Amino acid sequence: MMTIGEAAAASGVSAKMIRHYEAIGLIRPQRAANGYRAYAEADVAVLRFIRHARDLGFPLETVRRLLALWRDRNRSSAEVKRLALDHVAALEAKAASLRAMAASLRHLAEHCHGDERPDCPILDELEGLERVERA
Amino acid sequence: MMTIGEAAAASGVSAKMIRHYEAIGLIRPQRAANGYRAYAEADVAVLRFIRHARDLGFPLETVRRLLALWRDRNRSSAEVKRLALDHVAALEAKAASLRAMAASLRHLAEHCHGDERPDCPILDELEGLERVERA
DNA sequence: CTTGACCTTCCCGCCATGGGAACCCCCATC
DNA sequence: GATGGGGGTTCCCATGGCGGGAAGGTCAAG
Repeated sequence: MMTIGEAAAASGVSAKMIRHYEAIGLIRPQRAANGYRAYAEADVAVLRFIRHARDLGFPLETVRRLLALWRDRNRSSAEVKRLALDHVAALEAKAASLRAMAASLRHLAEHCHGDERPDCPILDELEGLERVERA
Repeated sequence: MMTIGEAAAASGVSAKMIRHYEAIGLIRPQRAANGYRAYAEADVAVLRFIRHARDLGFPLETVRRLLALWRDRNRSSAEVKRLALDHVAALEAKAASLRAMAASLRHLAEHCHGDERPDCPILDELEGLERVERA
């Protein structure tokens, strides 16, 4: 049994977040006589699981479902796969959206002199003049 | 002079957000005798500017600087361009991070049967078994 | 004069995380 | 046995960018 600090060091999850995960019901450590949270190896494994899932960008609500599936020996891998692929789609949609922003902004910036003069197609676009160079 | 609802309709920014932008000092509408906010065309132009900048993913603090540059007739386009290109870099970094997550998760999912059986490399990875198929 | 559509301010929620205050606990050292 | 420091505990606040909603004021049309 370890303290929260030890569990944090062992799992790579900050003590702050470990308490948070407990508050939202992802983990339920025991309590020592002095009131300190007491973590077993299995708890640390859960924390590592959570961290890995977070590293892949899963929202905590999905992490909760993944944890449930992980613990369920009768799970179907199809269900896990569905959660994963849904998340892949969400990630790719978000990435595509960001790349689209980057591309149009980069395009605008390419047409900006970038010198001491005030003329700037970027500001023109933001103002809503619907871009000069499109004409 | 228009009310906040009219300004919202004209600018495409919700009344809620218009008040928020005012609270953080991006816009300063006048007040009518009855206490209602009163927006001129110039205010609506500011709101549209904000919306366009937000559509390109600029954080509000950067929008604030862009607005200042927009209003400054002696601005240098170089400064605008720098803000823009910094933001492009941030967007691309974020997009790359998301795509990396999507790619590794997709890879894991490809090796998941996705049937009624419980075996699942996705869960194995999350557990931290460091992926079987890498061997 | 009521109704309803608008306006006002203020508070709370999301998501995931960090910072910090105020207090308790335990161990080592003097 | 006192003290100090490095834990732990709870609780509140902040981030960013928005939404929901309550409680109340205002105005125009019926």
